[in-house]
Amino acid sequence: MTTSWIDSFFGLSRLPLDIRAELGVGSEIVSMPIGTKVFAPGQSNDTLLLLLEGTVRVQQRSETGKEVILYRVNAGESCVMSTACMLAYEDYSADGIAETDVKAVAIPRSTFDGLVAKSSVFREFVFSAYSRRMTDLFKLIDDLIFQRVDVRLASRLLSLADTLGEVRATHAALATELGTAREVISRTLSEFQRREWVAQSRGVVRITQREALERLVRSSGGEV
Amino acid sequence: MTTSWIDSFFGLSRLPLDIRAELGVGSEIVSMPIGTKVFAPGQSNDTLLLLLEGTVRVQQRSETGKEVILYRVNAGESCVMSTACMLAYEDYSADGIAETDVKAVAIPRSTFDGLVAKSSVFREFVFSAYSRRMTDLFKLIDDLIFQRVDVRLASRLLSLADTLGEVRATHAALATELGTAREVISRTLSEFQRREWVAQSRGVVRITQREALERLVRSSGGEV
DNA sequence: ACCCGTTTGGTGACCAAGTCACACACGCCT
DNA sequence: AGGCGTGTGTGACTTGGTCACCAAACGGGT
Repeated sequence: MTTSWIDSFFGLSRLPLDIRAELGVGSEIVSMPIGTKVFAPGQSNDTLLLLLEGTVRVQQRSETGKEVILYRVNAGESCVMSTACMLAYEDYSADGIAETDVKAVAIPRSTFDGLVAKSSVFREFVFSAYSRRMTDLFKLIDDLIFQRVDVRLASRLLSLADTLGEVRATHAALATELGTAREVISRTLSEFQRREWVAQSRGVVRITQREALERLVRSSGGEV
Repeated sequence: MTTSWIDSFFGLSRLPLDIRAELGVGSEIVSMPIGTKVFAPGQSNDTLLLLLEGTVRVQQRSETGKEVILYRVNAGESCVMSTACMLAYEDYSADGIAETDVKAVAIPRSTFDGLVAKSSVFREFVFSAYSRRMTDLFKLIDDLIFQRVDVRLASRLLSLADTLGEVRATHAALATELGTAREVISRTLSEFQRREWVAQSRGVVRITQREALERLVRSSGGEV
């Protein structure tokens, strides 16, 4: 079957056979190169995307040109923002960008609507994706208000690090990750470096004492 | 008909007759006194609420006991957070509290599910409510990161003021509104008072120069 | 009316974070 | 080598958040 991808999605594995068939026929697998705008304020996108490979970064740009990263959509997750895009509710400033090359299942509006109508499993999948994003946003708001930037930076470094403990990002990029200023990142990283928790070189932060960073994060009630 | 409330909801007025009937039969009008917990982290609420009268405040409490107001649900709107509650996705810390006496339509899960399956109008209503809340949260995040507190306070005062230009709220309550500290509100209001934009008395802020506050808000790219 | 506990608001000192205006360092290109 | 563009470091300053108080206003009791 062409619908073998369905089992990549936790909430969809329980779909009955007829629905699986409908989903397989009514959808399409698409590939997008890194940097593609998956959805954007103006552009009305008429498909729901289920990510098979890669990640999509959802960020918000403000009038002043500054931006924050709201959350990331990873393989196995769906990009429900684009369904909200379908409804084109008001103007929101969030846009989605392919952070890597991306392979995804595109479900056009008509198929989506039919599946929501017919399948309770699919409904649950969609609604739980929505609440997932909601809780992500709640978490972000909580962090923005209550967490210190050193803790947030430590946490983000840990989650961005590759298997070697390296994070390939400029200070400016990290500032955008956290919605803060580049200078703040520079100063905080200098302090981390002074304590020998990380080593820096142009465009790269290498974690040298993962333990210490984890301790910092945990000490302020965070996970990871 | 007992379903005359349906037309209070913008997105539902186009519902076909049979669906209206099903909605009327399968739902219930409930009243809750001020202060009622409409939904809360632990408590699994199995109904979707459509507000007929009053407002529900949705706020988030953090481990440290501090809290922020995420958004308000007003008459004519639906409280989709509680549908997310239905799915009990992970633990989120947001809870909803009746800010006034509230009259609402309670739609139990089974009715909700049936309507989503049968009616595309109802589906659109639900999804657009979700994206409405999403955009509210986006706006909040934007404000938290990019707006000064004096601007945010001015804006909030304007939207909380009654017809006489009075805001009945303590400094601590206003701090919670904006996710900042009481002292910051006190200082900012003192400054507003010094400029004779507002007058203060215990538990009340009276706007004396609405114009000036509006100018401040607009000068920083805000509306209202 | 008076007392007393609670709520609300005010203040100063201090720390954390964001802003502004630079200067400097590293690659890379011709 | 000289000249970009991009990435990083720094000091001075403003804004916002925290802490530790105090004082004034209020709300019952008796």
